[in-house]
Amino acid sequence: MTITQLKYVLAVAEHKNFTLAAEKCFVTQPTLSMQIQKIEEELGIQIFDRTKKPIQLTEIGQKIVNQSKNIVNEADRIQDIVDQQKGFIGGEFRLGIIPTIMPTLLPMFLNNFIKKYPKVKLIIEELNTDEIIHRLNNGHLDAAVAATPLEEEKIKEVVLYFEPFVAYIPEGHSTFQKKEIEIDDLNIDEILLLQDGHCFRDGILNLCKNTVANEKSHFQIESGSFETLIKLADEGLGTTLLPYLHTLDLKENDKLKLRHFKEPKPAREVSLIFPKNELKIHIIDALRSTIAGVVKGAIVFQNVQIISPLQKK
Amino acid sequence: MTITQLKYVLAVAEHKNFTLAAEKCFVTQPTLSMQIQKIEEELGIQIFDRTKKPIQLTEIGQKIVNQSKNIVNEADRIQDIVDQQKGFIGGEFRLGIIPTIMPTLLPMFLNNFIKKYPKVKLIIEELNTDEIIHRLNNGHLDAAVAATPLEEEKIKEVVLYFEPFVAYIPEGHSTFQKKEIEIDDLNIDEILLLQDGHCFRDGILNLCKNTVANEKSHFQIESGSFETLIKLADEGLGTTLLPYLHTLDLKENDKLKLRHFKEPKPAREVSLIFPKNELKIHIIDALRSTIAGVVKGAIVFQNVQIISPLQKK
DNA sequence: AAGAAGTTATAAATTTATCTTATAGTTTTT
DNA sequence: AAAAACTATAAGATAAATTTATAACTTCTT
Repeated sequence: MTITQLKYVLAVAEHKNFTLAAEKCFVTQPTLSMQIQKIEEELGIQIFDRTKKPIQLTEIGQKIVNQSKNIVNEADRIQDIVDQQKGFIGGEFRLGIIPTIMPTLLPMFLNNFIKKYPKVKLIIEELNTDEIIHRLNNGHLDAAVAATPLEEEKIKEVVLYFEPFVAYIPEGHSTFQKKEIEIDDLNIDEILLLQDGHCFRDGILNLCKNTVANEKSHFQIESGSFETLIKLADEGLGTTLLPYLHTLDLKENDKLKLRHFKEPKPAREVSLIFPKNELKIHIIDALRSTIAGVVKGAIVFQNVQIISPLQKK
Repeated sequence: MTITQLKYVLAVAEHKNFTLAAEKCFVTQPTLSMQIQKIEEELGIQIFDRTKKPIQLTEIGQKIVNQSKNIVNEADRIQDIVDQQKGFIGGEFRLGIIPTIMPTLLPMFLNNFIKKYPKVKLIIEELNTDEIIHRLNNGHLDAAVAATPLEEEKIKEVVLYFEPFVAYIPEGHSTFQKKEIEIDDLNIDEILLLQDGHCFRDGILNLCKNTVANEKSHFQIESGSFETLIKLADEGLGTTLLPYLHTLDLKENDKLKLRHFKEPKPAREVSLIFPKNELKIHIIDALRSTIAGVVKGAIVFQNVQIISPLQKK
């Protein structure tokens, strides 16, 4: 059994097609046929069911594939260790970003970063916090941008910036007249929030719990994007809270409905998080400094009050 | 980079000697020299410092070795997966046993087991509970015998038996006259205990905390073996508690000093524990049934009160 | 139903990699 | 200074992986 054979197995399992998988592995199709036969013979089991079209994994084959992913993944880290030693900034780098940060932060730094570090192949995925933690722990992610603190045992956090929340108050709402508002001006029952699993929601829940005595009330409307929330608010269904960076992209008309909080402003802590083994620390450092550079111009607030996503655990 | 090369690296790292390592790998010495040169060249680093005698790992070499252990370990599990599928009962099996169970339980079942399952190569290690949990999680152990419940996320527990504690009361002690005793007859200050890290100690501490209001007192004498404790008790330094199976081996003279507890007897729960992935479930099942078989004859108590090691966490 | 297209398996030849034997070059021991 | 212990190198033998060419089978077209 060789690492090469395992990679062939993974390729066939992924593409369900020997010919295509062979291309992806940069070998010919007979090579795959023979090597996969060989490992099947060595283990004395069938990994693939070739009677089905397209080709299917057998039950035991699925287990072999799962374990092969672990092996190949661990093997790839040897190169990471060497790269770290050499201070090499390059290679694949998998970055996770939570949905409420992705659309605003990514366009701000991506161009800068790929120009400055052309050897790094960034693979960016939008993932929620739970999934990010899971993938950082099992090595399927090298780093992520998320709301902190998380206090995960094996994960290190480096704060990037603090992002204040801004209230979006539709015309006609009782608070619309105020220029600056306070947390107590909002009622938890009327705040429209993102769907469960998004840590931003947890942050807001925490914020509101401090202001509303009555905890038994339930939210009736939850959405997956801020655009929906804004439209719902405009329909008179309530107010909503937006992270500051998101408010920069609003239409001029909508910006009029924004109300900043008085200091200390409620804010979320946004960090770059990564495994404590610090395997790809050079790339992580490059990311951190790039993001810090572009955000410094955008975030100008001081005296903020941190809303922590910790309670979700 | 191949798994074979990594195994060669591990062998040289272990033996600090190419010639010896080659023997252990069943190849000639030039094979090792060449393959290790090859992987060093491929990675562009030196794994070994050959100027030192005996040969030493470089700093980066140590990291490569650590990661290689992970890779080889994960690779070995492929065979485990196949064995499980085939219901094959054989191969290496690493079993951990906590120190307070090892000397009494192991002799009872080991002979039976190796006769019944000659294809299994048992590798048994005496380890404390923390180390056992750690090794089960990282795959360096297939199963273990320990006091439970532990409530570890990735570990499954199957109870083997409940083992009552028996008090060892030296002559002249105020409680010596009683035929059967109660927990309240013992004072925490006079109980001699095993050194820290042994879960048995944690169990007793828990037991005693329930009986002695005064928690500030400290133990002055702690030992690593029951033999020492018994001798110390005989010297009039206090009483001690022994797990039931251990009392079966005492000298007749010492057995006279044993005092069983009234029901419900304080007892510890002893379980076979193993990773939830149940990779070597067939061997684990074989172990469980073998141990259950021999213990059934030795443990005859009912109505026991479980002393949990959970508090140590 | 026949032919075309797409797919996997097999055979033979080629290339590449691994391993062994033999031996040279070190360093350490005595 | 010689012997012993150890690692590296060279050359040849063995084994393995890969490719090209083609066969065998399946599915899709018309």
